[in-house]
Amino acid sequence: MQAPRVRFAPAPTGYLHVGSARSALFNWLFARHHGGKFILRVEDTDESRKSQEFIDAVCDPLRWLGLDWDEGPYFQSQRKPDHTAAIEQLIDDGKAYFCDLSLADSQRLSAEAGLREGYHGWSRDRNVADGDGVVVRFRVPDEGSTVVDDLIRGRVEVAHDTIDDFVIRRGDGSPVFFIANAVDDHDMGITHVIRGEDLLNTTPRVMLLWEALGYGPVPRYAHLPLLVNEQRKKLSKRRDSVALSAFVAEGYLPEAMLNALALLGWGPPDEIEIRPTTEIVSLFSLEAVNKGSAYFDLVKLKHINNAYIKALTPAEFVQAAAPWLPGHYDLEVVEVLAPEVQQRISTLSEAPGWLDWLFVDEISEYDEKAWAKAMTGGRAADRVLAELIEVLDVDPFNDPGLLETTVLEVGNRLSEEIGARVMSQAPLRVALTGSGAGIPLWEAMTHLGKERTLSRIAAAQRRLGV
RNA sequence: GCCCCGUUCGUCCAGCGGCCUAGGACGCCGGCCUUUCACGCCGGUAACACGGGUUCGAAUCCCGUACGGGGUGCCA
Repeated sequence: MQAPRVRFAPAPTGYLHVGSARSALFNWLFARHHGGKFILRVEDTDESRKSQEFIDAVCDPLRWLGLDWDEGPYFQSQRKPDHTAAIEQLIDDGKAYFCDLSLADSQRLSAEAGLREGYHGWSRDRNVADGDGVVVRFRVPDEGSTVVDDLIRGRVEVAHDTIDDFVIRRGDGSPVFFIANAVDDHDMGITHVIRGEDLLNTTPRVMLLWEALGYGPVPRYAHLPLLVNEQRKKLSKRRDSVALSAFVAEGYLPEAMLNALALLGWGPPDEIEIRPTTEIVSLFSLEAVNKGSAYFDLVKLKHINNAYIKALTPAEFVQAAAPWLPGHYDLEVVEVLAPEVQQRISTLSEAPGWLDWLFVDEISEYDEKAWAKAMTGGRAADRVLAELIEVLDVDPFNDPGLLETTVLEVGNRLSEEIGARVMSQAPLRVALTGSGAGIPLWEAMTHLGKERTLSRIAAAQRRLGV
């Protein structure tokens, strides 16, 4: 294949949607796989939003994902003269015409003519003069059909009599995206148009314009299955939390996000799902993309993110998690304990939840269920605490193995004395962390220090009412 | 209404006429490991929407039905 040129052409809506990100990704994968070019083009045809803020809202998430573009961003709004010229060419060639009818006019005419609802070329021969509020419509051929030879869907044929003469220039003179699309794709030498299935219906219109403008062979088209929500509806901003920035903020790793997104609508032939981006690039193929829509499952995303987090070295983890760690945390301690945290979190934002007890002066809140189980309802918890406060008064307080055996011995000794199993770790954990679950204590205790360890046991004794 | 697209375990993916008594992953359930929670390991659960046809043979091809989705005259 000749080096392809593909483009990602988002509307500047002020954020990047996961569905859009997936489209961008598939374009990028295709370009990288074939050694082609990936072009970014912002489709701001209505000229209302092209502030830096809107541009960043699209570019930043793409950069974060690692989807580097080779050209652009181009702005459709800046190409308006070319679009206008194309519209004029079509008018001159008799392939487009002016129309000044309102929707109500059109509906009335359809009703009077006994035709289905829709615009039936009413102004084709009315010789309407151009003017304020007058639109330009494309004259769709009455006969025949247009065939989209889709790389994913195969042959899709749409009869021309189901396509009404559509508007290509608004009443205010601005070009509509169909025409901008055709002109830009042509001028930019786009060879493959890869986008969501929601645009499949508009493709014949763009193809018709392409042909009318004498552009020659159309690009290859590939319409990706839609990403849907639990209700199987197209993901929407209002209903679903879909901004990529939200995933960034929660602490998903870009490689994990990319990996997860690549698995929606596509799967590697060898069934190995979690793998480096370079492998995804080399295995990717548009022909292997499926047709059915996909639900973006957060649970699986978390699993994938956890896998990537676990694969980080401690130093890498600290660096990645730093934005979510309060400033008073000792990052050297975090790095030592990193592996224990990494295996327990699925997003980086969860990291403080496992570490916070290490960096506060005292426990202000205890998990009541854990307290009830280990303390109030724990066997001989009062005696365990009393013994621990004695035996843990050791120097130096820096040997995890020694701390472990020391603590467990307390439980074992009391077990023998009482004749029933006494757990010493459970009360200690609750006393130190306020929780019944957490990372292993021994190493962490050496960083908590003897002083805080003993004072927390004492605090627990007071709370127990001993 | 009309046009277009789709339909394999709850979810994502594999399967592109015989290798399928349908495979992998997530989830879920059970077990092992473990004096916490996890990780890890082992096992289990669960699907070809339905009906015709083509064929020696269909999850794979064709037709229809059902269901779902997308589009539908100045959003992109």
